[in-house]
Amino acid sequence: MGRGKIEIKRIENSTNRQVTFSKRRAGLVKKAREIGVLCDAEVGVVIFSSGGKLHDYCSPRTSLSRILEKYQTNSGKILWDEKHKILSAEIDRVKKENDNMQIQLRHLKGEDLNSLQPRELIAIEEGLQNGQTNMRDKQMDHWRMRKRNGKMLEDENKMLSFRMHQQAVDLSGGMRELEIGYHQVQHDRDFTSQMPFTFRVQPNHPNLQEDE
Amino acid sequence: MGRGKIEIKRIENSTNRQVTFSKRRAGLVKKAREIGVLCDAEVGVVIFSSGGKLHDYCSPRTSLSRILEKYQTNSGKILWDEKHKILSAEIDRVKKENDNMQIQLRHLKGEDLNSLQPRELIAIEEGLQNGQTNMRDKQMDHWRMRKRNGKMLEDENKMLSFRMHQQAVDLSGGMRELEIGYHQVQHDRDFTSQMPFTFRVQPNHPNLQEDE
DNA sequence: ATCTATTGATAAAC
DNA sequence: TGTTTATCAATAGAT
Repeated sequence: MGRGKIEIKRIENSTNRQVTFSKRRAGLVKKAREIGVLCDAEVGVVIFSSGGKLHDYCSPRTSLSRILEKYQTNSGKILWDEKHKILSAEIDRVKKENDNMQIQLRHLKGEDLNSLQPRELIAIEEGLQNGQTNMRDKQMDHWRMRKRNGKMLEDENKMLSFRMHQQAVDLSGGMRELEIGYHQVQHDRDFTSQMPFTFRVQPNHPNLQEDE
Repeated sequence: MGRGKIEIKRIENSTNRQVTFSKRRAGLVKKAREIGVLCDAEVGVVIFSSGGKLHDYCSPRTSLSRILEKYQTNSGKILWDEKHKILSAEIDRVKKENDNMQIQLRHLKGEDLNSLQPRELIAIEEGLQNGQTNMRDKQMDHWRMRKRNGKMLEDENKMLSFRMHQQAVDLSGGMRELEIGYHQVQHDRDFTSQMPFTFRVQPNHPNLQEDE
């Protein structure tokens, strides 16, 4: 059907092939839709062009997966068994990988060493040594950072104490003047007793946690 | 196309519907085959008649399951039944386990430590320390065993040497008697020269490997 | 994309 | 079902 008869074999001219693909794909889908309507059938069509592009059609009121499920029920489930095998193989592969890693981990933890040759032991030990070196470097980093932070806190603390002290001294001076009228002078009162209670350090308080 | 134009709607007459189904199904499959050949495409078609009977077509050199696998990869749509979901979930689970172990391994090797807290670093370091301890114990075992084996070899060697010596002395005696006729006596011949060549130790031979 | 001459598909009848 | 045939539909090649 067309201006000339054509042989049913691969169209070598790429442009023609592409054009024919589009036209015939539309035709195929139209036919699929028609048979679905006319004959009350369910139809699913999947087409991959030579370029790998996907096209599909499926009757309304259903879905490819439903059709395929029906297919498996009806046809003897060839699709799924194959898919099944592929998935199972994948699982096996990953599990094997898993096992290998588990063995490596156990070796690094110093377990199950009996089956190893001295040469292998040495390799593992080198790995451990290496890891430990890196680990210590990293911990040293942390430690230094912590120390720096600690130093900063200490400085701030000193500064605050100093201010408190001054404030206390000032207050103390004012108090003394006030107390003159009572002929009472507290010589032994330390300046911390002048701080607002909230700011006082309470050593060994049962609920005080060691800093975290 | 036919003796009269028809409307695209369900054919009520059951016989007609059946007949049309057969004809159009054949036509659809033919079209599918043609587009596959002409355009180098992969095609899969699944048809259920209104009676529930299954028909399908798929391009040669492939299979419906392969096409559907490709479909699933390409479209992201999931066509699986329950069993496959389970298998897929299993794959995911194992892969996740895999990833975790990989991370652990990397940590033990001292890689990717930046994301870890000091507390975690300490735990890992303890692990490394532990592993190393076990490792050293094991190596010590090997070393001791090796030493013991060495000792045994040494003992055996001594024993053999002794026997050789005796044999050599015996031979030497015989030789001496033989050599009397020549008035030649080899006073400096050591007993090893009496061993079969194969049994002699060849120190520092270039091709001798340190034992494995 | 659109056109159209031509082939291909198929509805109805047997 | 399979065959026939008159008709309509699909499409190859050109634009």
